Amino acid sequence: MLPIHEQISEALRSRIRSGELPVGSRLPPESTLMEEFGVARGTVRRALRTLNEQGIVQTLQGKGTYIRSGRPEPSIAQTLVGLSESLSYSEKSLTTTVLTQEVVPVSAYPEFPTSVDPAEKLLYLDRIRYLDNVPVARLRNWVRLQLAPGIESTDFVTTALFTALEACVRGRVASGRRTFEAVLADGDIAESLEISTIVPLLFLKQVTYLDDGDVVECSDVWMDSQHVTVAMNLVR
Amino acid sequence: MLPIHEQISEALRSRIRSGELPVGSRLPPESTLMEEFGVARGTVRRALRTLNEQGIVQTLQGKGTYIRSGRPEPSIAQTLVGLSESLSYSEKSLTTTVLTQEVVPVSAYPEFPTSVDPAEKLLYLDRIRYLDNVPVARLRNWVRLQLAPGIESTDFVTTALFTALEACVRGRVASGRRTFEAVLADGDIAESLEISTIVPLLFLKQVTYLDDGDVVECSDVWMDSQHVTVAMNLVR
DNA sequence: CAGTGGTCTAGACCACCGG
DNA sequence: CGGTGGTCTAGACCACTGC
Repeated sequence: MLPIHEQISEALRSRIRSGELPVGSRLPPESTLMEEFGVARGTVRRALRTLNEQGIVQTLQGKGTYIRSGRPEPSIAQTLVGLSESLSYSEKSLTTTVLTQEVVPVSAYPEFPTSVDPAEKLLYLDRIRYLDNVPVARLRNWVRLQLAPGIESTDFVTTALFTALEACVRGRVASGRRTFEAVLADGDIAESLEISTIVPLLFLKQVTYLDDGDVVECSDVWMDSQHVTVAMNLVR
Repeated sequence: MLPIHEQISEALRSRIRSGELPVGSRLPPESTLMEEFGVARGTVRRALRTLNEQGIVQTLQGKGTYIRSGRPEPSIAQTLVGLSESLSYSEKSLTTTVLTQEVVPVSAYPEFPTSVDPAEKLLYLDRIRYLDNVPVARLRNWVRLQLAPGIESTDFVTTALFTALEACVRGRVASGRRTFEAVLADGDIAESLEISTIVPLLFLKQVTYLDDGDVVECSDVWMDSQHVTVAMNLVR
């Protein structure tokens, strides 16, 4: 049983998908939606907030709520997905090499959030991603085995980390936080991406949370922005 | 006169910045904040929603609202805001130097989307942004004067481009698309940011759209990621 | 169990938009 | 001006958390 506001936002999404509410047109005003769904205004507004956050509609004060045009292009930076999930929208072939896959103590990754018991074990993954056999990204991941038991025996050549995570984790993979920096490659990274150490790289640092707020995974990713573009769609 | 919920979120941000509410600690429960600020619960929740969206706190059902780790980084990447709008959440002072402000033909910026009449005029802006007098970003913007008449006479030392845009534009500033790359600074950029040409920079390219889909502005921004971090919050 | 946030109601007043 | 969304109140009940 979903909350009422989610049922309403899904009902409206469905009408938009079907074309019953065409792109560019105005949604019924909140007062009408209140009557139609038999709810209070706050509930209608909660549903419209979701659609605004998803970029499906746009609400303008004094005017109304309008259906936005077109599907936004896939972008790495919008929702929490793994790198392979976002790269797979391109037409190029995606392959992975696993350099290291081993169980290590939490202390092996000093930046892991301090709230974690130092006696816990992590799965450490070190991989290279190729697009059409050109190396484009070096990925290092640390996963808490306590929260994703069994993930250490996954074959990461054929399975994406995110897929494995969602299969092994008890709760739900819910949110994340990414930061971007520009860095120069050190020798090891440069060699694996087949570039020189004076090529600037996009460096992405990520922390992934379960729905209860527990940190389940940390990543360091270096990307060659000559080959991989980080793009995002924004709404006002 | 700001809405009450914004005053509350700013008050809480200020307490977090000052260290009165330390990182990792729990905010007072909503009931306490209601009493303290003398408002209804909905208003407190509206303020906390803003802080969650900005990545400053994280709210967990049944547990409370917690202050997230790390300095409150400008979350430049979540919604469409100008650079100053995102940087102004940090505790540092933000200043701007205008290097160039002039009206140029569309042909001056060859990358401007092709749909624009080449006879149109653009406002060309070239600026440097400082945080606590340290140069952190170099910004070049091209704005279609036809869509934002009068913007060319704005004083951009005191006014942010986004503020001026929203004041001059007929429609609404509605959406945008940003891409990130890592680049090395060329001589001019390096000099303005007081760095050497082998320091890697985050290079942000942006196109801004009005609600009717017209391109109103293009930007090229170089940021020194040693001083400005691009952070974003993601949901599954 | 008490405390917390998530949802929902039924009102109110205001600011903005268009004709 | 009427219609729209933005803000705000004062309640209510529920689900989840931790003890």
